Amino acid sequence: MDTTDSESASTPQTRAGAGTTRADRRVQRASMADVARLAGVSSQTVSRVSNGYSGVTEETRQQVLAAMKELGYRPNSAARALKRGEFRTIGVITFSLATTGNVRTLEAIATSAAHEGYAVTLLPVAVPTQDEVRGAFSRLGELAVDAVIVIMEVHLLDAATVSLPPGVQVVVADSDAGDRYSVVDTDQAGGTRAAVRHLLDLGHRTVWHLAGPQESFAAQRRADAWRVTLTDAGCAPPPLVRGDWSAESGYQAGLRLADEADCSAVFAANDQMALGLLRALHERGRRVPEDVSVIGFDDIPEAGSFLPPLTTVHQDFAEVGRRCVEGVLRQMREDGEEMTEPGTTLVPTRLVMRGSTASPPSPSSPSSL
Amino acid sequence: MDTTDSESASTPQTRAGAGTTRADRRVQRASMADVARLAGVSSQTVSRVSNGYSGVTEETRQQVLAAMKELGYRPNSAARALKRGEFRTIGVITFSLATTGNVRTLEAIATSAAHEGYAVTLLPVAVPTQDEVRGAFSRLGELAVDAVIVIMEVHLLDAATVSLPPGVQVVVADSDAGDRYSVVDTDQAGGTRAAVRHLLDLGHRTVWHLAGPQESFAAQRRADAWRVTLTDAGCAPPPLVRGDWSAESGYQAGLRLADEADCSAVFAANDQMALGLLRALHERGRRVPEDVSVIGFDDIPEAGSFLPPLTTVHQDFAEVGRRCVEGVLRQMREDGEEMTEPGTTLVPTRLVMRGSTASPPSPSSPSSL
DNA sequence: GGGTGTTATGTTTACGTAAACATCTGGTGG
DNA sequence: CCACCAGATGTTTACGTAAACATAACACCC
Repeated sequence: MDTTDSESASTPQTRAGAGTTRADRRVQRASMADVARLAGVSSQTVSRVSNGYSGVTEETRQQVLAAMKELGYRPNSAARALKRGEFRTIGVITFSLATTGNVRTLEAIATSAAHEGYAVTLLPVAVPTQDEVRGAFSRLGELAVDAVIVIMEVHLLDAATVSLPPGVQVVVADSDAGDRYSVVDTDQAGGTRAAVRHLLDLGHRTVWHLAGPQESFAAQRRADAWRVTLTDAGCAPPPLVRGDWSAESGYQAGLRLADEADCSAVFAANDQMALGLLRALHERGRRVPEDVSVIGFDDIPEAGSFLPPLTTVHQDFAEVGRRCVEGVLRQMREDGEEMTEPGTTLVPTRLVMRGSTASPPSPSSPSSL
Repeated sequence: MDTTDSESASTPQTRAGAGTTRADRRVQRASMADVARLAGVSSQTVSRVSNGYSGVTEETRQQVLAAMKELGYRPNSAARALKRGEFRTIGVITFSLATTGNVRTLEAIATSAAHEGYAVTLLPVAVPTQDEVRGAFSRLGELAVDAVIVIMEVHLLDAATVSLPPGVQVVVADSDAGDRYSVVDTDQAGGTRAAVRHLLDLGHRTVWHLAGPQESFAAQRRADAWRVTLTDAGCAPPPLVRGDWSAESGYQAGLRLADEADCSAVFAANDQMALGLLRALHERGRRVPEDVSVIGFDDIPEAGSFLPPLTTVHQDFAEVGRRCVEGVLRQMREDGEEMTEPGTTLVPTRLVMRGSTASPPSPSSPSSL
């Protein structure tokens, strides 16, 4: 059925005759010229077929497609990128993939990007020193990337004096803005407010906060929102307790909190710390949720299997990733023309009720049944 | 101090005079020609400086460097890739970043690759259907990638008839071999053996196994090793219980196991399921480790904060990632020449003792103190 | 029946880099 | 003093693709 008279002479060797001292890469891939030769057309026609342009007879098209198939032709993306001036690739720069949030965001970014025909190149920066960031960014400069999404604290970026290569758009996820870049972030304040109010509504006199590390803007904003919500409700915020996001730090903090007699409700800034907290409270004989209510942030997949199952603030990382990609692509299209200014996009959260929160023990309120 | 008489005429516009209908990308990056013009040398000399070749006077070199700096020159990686025939990029194809193992492996791959001057491009395949794999791979075909590392079950690869573009090396992580590709994997059998023996040494009569999903080779191998170890020790393997890696499935399985009177020790195929298992046992009033010992696999960071802290088999994902990169790079260097055949590299594990294992309750053995 | 489109296809050229080859300089030795 | 060499630098060319510009073939209309 094929119209091609295949099996013909032309093997996929470009310019075989010229006695050039070819680098010994034996696996020479077929180029457009090879396909063109086999199909008996010009390479431009192959290009047209390859890019799905109109203006090619169906018959010719079929011949070209057959030739492509026979030679196993794949467009050379380097040449394509060179010609088009774009790589169809988005770079993602991040400190670590150790946190759930970063990973989920990255995954969503990769998926969305793939959906838009973009590849994602990963630029991990192991140690969050300024120099490392500089390194990653200068590497990005010569990297095949049209845009960059940054998942990390932007003040480290600000500190790094590396200018991104011009023409590369940047969107920052999960961090403070800076007025220089667009930001997509979870609605930290909203989520925090929901969590704290939930505890107050249950009758708790006040809510303690197990915060994330000082350097983290997310932690900062959660702590701020916690304080504001309490103040607005007329409650005095107890002293802040800090962890470093890890379960172990939550455990350490929990040992201290367990000794606070008036501590009946704790809002942990993430689920891992909440896990450690649960362990500490358990060890100290304080029952959750009967004696102490605990609420987390993130809603990691395991949260429902904690002892007890953790009430927590669900973050929609997938949405964050999606909007990041959307953001950079939009910026790329707009390019120079009156740049939409760097606003911040907030992705809403949702409070997930599970078993770690309840009304406080009797003395304070025998209210709810 | 600079030898350059900067501020001169040449703005970074390539071939400004030629009235070509330039695509309106205003952010024209400086090319070698621009640098050459400013430095008053040929572009070839710029190339030599850029690549650190010898045969350039120190004086000339400094001039070129100054010009580069002034123009903010960055080599165009597309052109470079086109010329050199390699992208210095490794593609990573994976189903999901939902599991700790994949993520940690990926992270290590990215780090190692960066260390070797390679970038990492992410190719996530959301749904593990055959078609999806085919999609990812055909995309990879035209992607700017010199090698591919696959983190997934290879039988799906085998099933997919997509031939990778020739010249692309493949290493498979965390999966079954196939004799076609090199494999780097955790020593599943060794880890399992250590775990099961540990429980037997504690005096347990036998060990139950909460296995991972059937499709997973890792799960399969852990289950196999579990069975063999028991048999070798003269124990009758109890019926296999299956989960799907998730904590929730571990919980479900745990509810069933809690009712098995003679179940005093469980080896869970990963930590998440162990977590669910712990919850189920707790709910059913079976104390861990007093009544039932539980051991996991992976050693996720949270494992130490479970209730009780989980004894588990530590996997060195970082090492797996490192060896994957090492593997593809080695293959690339060897290229055609007598290809080292696809062997399997095993990364050793380590048993981490924590609080979830102990000697069985009195009736069976009053042995250890 | 010769303009005038319109459509299918071929030819030229440029993208930015770097290998291969050419040239040019200054020095060395017979 | 010139042939010769080595090192520094310039010139040409090719990598594979696709835009821009030909050209060729054919249909249509007055």
